[in-house]
Amino acid sequence: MLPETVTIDPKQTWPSYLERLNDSQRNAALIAEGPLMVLAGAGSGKTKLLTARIAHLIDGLGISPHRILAMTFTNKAAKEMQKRVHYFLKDSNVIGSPEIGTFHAICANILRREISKTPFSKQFVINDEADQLALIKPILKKLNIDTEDKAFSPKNFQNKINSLKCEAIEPHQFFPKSDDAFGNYVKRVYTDYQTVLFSSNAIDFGEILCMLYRILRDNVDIRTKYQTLYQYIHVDEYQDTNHVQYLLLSMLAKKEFGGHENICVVGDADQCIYQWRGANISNILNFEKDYPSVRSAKLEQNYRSMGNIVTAANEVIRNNIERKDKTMWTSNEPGNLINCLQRADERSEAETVVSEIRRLVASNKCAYSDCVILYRNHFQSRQFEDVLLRNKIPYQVIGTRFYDRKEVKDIMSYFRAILNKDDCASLKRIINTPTRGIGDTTVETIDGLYLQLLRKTPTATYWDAVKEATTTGAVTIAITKKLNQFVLLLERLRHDSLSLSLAELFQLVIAETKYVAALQKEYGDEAEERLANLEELRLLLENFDESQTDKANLLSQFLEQAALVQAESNDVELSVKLMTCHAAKGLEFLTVFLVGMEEGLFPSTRARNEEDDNVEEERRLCYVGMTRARERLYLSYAARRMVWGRTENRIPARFFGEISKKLRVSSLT
DNA sequence: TACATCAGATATTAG
DNA sequence: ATCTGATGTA
Repeated sequence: MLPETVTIDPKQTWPSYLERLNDSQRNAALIAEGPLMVLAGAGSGKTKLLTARIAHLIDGLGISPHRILAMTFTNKAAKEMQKRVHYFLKDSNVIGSPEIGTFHAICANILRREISKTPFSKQFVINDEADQLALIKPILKKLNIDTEDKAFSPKNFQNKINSLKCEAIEPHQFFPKSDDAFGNYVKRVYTDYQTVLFSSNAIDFGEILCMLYRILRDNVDIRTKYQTLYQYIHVDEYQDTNHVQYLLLSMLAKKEFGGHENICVVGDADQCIYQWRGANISNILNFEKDYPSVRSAKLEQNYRSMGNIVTAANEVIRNNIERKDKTMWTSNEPGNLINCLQRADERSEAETVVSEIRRLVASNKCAYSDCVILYRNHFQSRQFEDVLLRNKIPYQVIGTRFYDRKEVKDIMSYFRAILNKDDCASLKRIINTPTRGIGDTTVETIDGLYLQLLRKTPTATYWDAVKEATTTGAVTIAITKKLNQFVLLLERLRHDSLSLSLAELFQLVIAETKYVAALQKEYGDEAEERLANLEELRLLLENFDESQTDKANLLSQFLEQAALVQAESNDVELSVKLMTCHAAKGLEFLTVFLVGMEEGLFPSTRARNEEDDNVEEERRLCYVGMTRARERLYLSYAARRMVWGRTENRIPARFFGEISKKLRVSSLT
């Protein structure tokens, strides 16, 4: 018998999810316990590290997936992470998957589970910005606030309320100076708004986070429950967390609140692009103070991009004053120069980009799906869509809010009002859609009645007010009749909804409201496209009916995901992608076109009149855009552009000049 | 009082 | 593209 020999393998072998990491990535991924902060430059393998860490926790350490939580900012990032974790675990026989999602999706989920601690019933719905405005406007009216005055516009109140929610400040915690007229109005409007919101059995995006924070703060038992459930917490893009998100994470993780401190955050201060919604850079800067036992890792090597791209991005970001000096580096080849394009107008810009895509694909440099067109604002997609369509190139616009289309919103509002009879914003939207003889005056009467009822009983609802209007003689007999018809219609729909699939309910709503006829009457020959949108919605509903295993609360589930998740078509694999720079964060592409790079557009000058210096955030956004590229980066602008109906001369973005000449080329003229 | 229609103003970025 | 405001009509 041969003696047992020990051979030392010079290269230790790792499971697949760890083997493709470099040493510092792997070392970080192997730290399972305790607070961990990873400061990672663009393209340094941040997401790879996170997903590897999660795979290691599950497959390597045998931790139940349900114990693992990962928060992201965008749906796109959440999807990407889910995909990668799945890929790593596909061969293991682990049951279940870790909880990976956006802050809002995860928090809304928990709120549903803890419904008894909320002021809501389980039919509660999520209000978007438009709904929010619909609630705020009548309040301003009631308080006799002169909304003609630009300083007191409904939008201003909305913005202020939302930024208070980012800070987790409730109305009673807000103390404006006595000479601050706007602030004092805000306090009153915010107070009333919350009453209206809660009476509507509805929640807005900011409140999803605030309410959960308060519940965790005030209920030790619930806090303990989630601290125990989520043993391992991960936060992607930590530099973009705002204060209420910070508080939420503290509740779940921090020792002083009973947490386990198994929290892993990754981020890059240079990629902070959400200050406009309250992102607080000090969260990442203070992480070490918050968690003294923290271990940290720095990843500065960029694996993603060719050398010239890395150098150019460094040159740009270096111009930010408020910044810790650091330099990302790469050992990759220099590769192509940065291609800078000037075109006569936006049409020609789009044509150049598209023909370059064709050329690259024709010469096998890359596939359509390797190309992405990044812009500052959604509305810039139109021009490119036009040209792509004419060239029969498959493309997909990410983040076009399908659910924002008027006709889709109308039907969704019916759905919401069917599920949640107290949904003020939806009722207001559909009460005269399609027109049924209930005009603005009547709606204003009901608004007044509603706010009056609310003052007496904070649980009174808009639905109550609608019915009240018909019984108190607040409106004429003719209108009463119409209101009653509306009430009966909704009651019938609600009754029938209980026994119908979503697709059937859709058909019923369309039929009962004669919606198609109304569309055709309103838009004539141009109704086609809108009808197509409705058909797409019907298909989505049909798919949802079939795919959902949990057949209970289908309607509620559908509305929730419609509010929190983008609708995405499935032919994503072969197409050119179009998206905003914000949406591109965390993603990478072989070829990137950064378009519309003009002063005023990108960098945007939208709110650059006072204190905060937006240029630095715009520059970070530019940095994010540039560092998405692996091999080819194009920056383009139009010398003239139609802006609000008039043609304007445009100045190239300052970012061009920040890239040294030797890195730039204009191969296309 | 409500509706149709037209003209004109308005618009970041995410969930 | 969508939301206002003004206007004339039923």
